[in-house]
Amino acid sequence: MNTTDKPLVLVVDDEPAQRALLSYNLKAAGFRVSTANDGEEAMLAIAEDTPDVILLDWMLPRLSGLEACRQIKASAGGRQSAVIMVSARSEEADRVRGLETGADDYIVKPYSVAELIARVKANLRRVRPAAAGAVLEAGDIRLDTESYRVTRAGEALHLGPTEFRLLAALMERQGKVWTREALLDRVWGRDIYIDTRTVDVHVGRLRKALCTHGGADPIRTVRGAGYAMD
Amino acid sequence: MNTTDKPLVLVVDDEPAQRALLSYNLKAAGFRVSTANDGEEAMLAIAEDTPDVILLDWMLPRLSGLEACRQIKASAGGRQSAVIMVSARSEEADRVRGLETGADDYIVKPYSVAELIARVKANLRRVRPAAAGAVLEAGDIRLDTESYRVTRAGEALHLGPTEFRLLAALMERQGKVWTREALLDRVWGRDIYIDTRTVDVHVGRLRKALCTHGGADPIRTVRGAGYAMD
DNA sequence: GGCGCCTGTCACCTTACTGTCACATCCCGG
DNA sequence: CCGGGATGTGACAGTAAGGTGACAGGCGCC
Repeated sequence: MNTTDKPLVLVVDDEPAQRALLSYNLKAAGFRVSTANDGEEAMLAIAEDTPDVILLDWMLPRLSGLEACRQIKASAGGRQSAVIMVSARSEEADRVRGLETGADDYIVKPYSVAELIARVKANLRRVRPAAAGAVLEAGDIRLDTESYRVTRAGEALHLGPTEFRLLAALMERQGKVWTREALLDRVWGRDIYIDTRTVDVHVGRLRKALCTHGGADPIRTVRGAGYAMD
Repeated sequence: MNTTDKPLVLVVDDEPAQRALLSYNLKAAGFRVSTANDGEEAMLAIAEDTPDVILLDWMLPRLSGLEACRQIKASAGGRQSAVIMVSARSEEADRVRGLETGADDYIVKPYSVAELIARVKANLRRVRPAAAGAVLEAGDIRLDTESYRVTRAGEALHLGPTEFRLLAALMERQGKVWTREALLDRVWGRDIYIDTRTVDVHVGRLRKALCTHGGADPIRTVRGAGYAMD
């Protein structure tokens, strides 16, 4: 899963015009976009940087959309992405086959751009709750992923980028314990190799920041396991 | 799938030096390691004790890495392992072919040891999530493996890591009598050398913790056999 | 170039946890 | 009622895990 702030959408379509159109609209909606011509290129793109959402055209050369979907869902990275099949066929049978293959959603041409964006966001929320521009809340702490603002009991807090993403991760799954390794993956990124103790340091900094205006420490340390937010 | 605490990594490489190097580093990182010379030995090793992660060299005698990967993924045990292809070839095409064959990840020589370990851990997390069932219940005791929380009659209890795992083991199979040896295996790990009396001590501590807010002792001592939870 | 902010690492400290021992207690066969 | 093996448990020292201040490098911004 990519860990930058903007969600990444992969567009898989063999028509350049269609790719350009989708790219333009998705970028305008604040997403990063990568493109692929066919199923094989798609697998490459996924290995390169795992997208959050994949828009997959039904009709593809070489590797059909259906088969591409199966492979994506069978791969390590692709399993973490939401796959939306895009098709001109409106038949129910195809829809069923698409979903059976592991597609998460289905959208039929012709569609409005608004509908497309809405679908992407909906799936994004499911796959990566914090990235969809949601406001996360936990107790008296509010974190707005769109405006990058964090408040506690109404008081604004200043966090660095890393602390921000760390807090977002913790709040995304309240109560759940994150191991240091999982946090490194989620906050720092999959291909970054960093000492796990660094997580401790950042948790410490985050704690200090969260308590600047008083209030109890909201982060729970689980000895031998990791950290959790309550 | 093996069930001890230490994950098992199978290294498949025809160069003894390479095997030794990988083994050393993986063991240093806390993994158990088995090795295989080629694809056929790999299949044997998998039948012996299913590894959690398989490091598969691209170039192998007799059975190419690609073909070996296909066979592994087609076998009963191998399907449960994450396969990481290790290759000197950096060509994109190979990467695709590797992933198409069912490899879960791909790493290209030369790679740093840190990267290798990180990859192994990342795949391990995916293959073997901490625990299957999130919440265990027995009587008025609740144990949540995701949030690492234990409550009795609603009251939160504080347990150390070992006590937590011990309780989880007992609750996982209510009524079953665990021998001290089995508990040592399950809670402490397979090849850990510890006095069996230590189990008694921890059971005692666990009992005390479970009864802090009153309530009957839920752990039954079976004289001459071990312990069980009712 | 100077400055300040953010980051990752390290070293040191504190604390909780752990494994073992010694001794008390219990259970059961004889 | 007794002896011996099995279990309960308080004490204790060693250790591993986590908290934290310090520091140097990187980076963007004046």
